[in-house]
Amino acid sequence: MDSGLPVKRTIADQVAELVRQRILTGQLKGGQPIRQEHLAAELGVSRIPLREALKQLAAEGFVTIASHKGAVVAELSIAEVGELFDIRLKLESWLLQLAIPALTERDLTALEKNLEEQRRPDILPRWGDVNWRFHEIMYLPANRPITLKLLKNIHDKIDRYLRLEVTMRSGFHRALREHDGLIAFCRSRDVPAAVSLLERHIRDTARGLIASLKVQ
Amino acid sequence: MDSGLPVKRTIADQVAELVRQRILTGQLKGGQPIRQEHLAAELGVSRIPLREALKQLAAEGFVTIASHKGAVVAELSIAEVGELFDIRLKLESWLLQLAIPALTERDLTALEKNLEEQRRPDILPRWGDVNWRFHEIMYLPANRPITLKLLKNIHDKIDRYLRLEVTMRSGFHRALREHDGLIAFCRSRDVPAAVSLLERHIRDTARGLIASLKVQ
DNA sequence: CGGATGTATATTGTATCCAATTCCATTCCG
DNA sequence: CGGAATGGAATTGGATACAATATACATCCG
Repeated sequence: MDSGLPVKRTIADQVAELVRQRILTGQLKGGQPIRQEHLAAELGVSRIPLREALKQLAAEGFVTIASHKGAVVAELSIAEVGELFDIRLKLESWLLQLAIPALTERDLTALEKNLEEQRRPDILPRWGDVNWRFHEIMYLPANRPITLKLLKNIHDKIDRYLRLEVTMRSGFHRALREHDGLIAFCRSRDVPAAVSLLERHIRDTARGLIASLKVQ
Repeated sequence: MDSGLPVKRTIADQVAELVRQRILTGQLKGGQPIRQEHLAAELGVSRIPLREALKQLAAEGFVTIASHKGAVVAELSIAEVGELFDIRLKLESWLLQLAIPALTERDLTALEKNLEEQRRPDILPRWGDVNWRFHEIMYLPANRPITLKLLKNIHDKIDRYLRLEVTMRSGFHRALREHDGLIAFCRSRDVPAAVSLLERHIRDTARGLIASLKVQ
């Protein structure tokens, strides 16, 4: 029930997880340098597991490491954000198409339960997680774990920007409406309509985010 | 001309590159454990950069690290290989579609030059590289660097299995013919035909590889 | 024979030291 | 005065030694 994750986790893994979370939540902002000694002292660990964690995060694309200059929190250009949304578009519409015939009643009620949570007034700080979970529930029956993990990584990279967007306010209710529509099409097993709506959903989100990035 | 790679590379990066190559070329086989002390001594480095390299390779999916048990060269199940081919199918056909209108005469001659190299009798040990380079030249004009890097990673993971397949012999000439046809459709800017052929090309490769994996 | 125990081995983590590189301010010189 | 050279200071990268921890395997005993 723990999704196969190792029970005993090394310090390096815990540090990687923690730093990743700090980046996702904006505690560590893009472009910000990460001082090994300082962060290691703050976390109460030595530099070696921290350096291993940074190597891992670099491979995942959350930080960039320049030799002898250190790690800095990665920043995405507008073009890169757009590209990530394009990848989402291609892979998620494919997963949804595969998943719909395999969706169970349990999945559909889980989606509705998730949607209720999205409507709660204090959702904003947890929006990234809950929103991803919604998409994940839809795609899980497609039984494509590698693709799903890849998409999770992309969502994580994007959500950091989505999180602090003013667009959230305006795009928020639109997202809720589209999620609602997705559930309806999933329930009626209308693959073309669901895929079409999902593609519009992703494109809308991309357009809103990129527009707000450009004005800054 | 060095594609922006850092000139000064750390030992950890060099070790990661070397171990990755050993995995790709089959010098390190799937399931084989990697003993830190032994490998570090063999390479003449300490364990610290080696461990950082392994963390990076783990994040890239080339090894799996189990806590206190060590790193082992990752193995792909048949289902996982199939899934990777599916991702290739979706993303590469999209990139090709974007790239064809932007292909220059220089690109097309580069493709032909690459195809000549594919026809050389001593190509087999370099097939993985040359084959990827062929696809890369086609997709570069699409100007989607993140997607391209992602696909390169997938190619690397797959090529390890392709390399040692008996199918190579039978699938080899088919691949050459399909590459030839792709150049022709690219030259005539026939997007639907090119994409259709590329999809068949990827599906054929997948089918051949998976069939040969199953008999083992 | 089966389970508990102990031991060897490998990984993980810490501490310490040193080398290499980058950054930055100061100095030197035309 | 302006720009190049220089010389620390700070930081990262790497090595070594050692302690802690977990696993695997053999052994012992009831």
